Amino acid sequence: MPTDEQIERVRELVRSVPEGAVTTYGDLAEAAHLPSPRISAWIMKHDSSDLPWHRVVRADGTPAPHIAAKQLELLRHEGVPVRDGRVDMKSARATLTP
DNA sequence: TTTGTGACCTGGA
DNA sequence: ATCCAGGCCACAA
Repeated sequence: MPTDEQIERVRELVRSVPEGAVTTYGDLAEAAHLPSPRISAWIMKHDSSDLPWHRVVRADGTPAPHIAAKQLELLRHEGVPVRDGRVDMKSARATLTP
């Protein structure tokens, strides 16, 4: 289990992603000093209901399949460049500032 | 204890 | 562009 600090750190980072931008599980893991992107995913799954969870996508810009539909709609709604079911990471990827 | 399964990522073919 | 293998780590059975 990730430590409470790690969890809070990731939650803070997600909160810091501005509207119209996105981040990735890998970026979160790096910024929060987690040992693996899977931990970011674990945290998002269990403790993200009160966060802008839709701003977290995979490294290739595709959202996790089970939430893809809703997520893409939310992202489009806030002006994120979505083309053919994937986010244009080159322009939408947020810079995570510790 | 071991094994399989995931909101994952990278590098090589 | 796509596919696969290997690494990763927490958890449930």
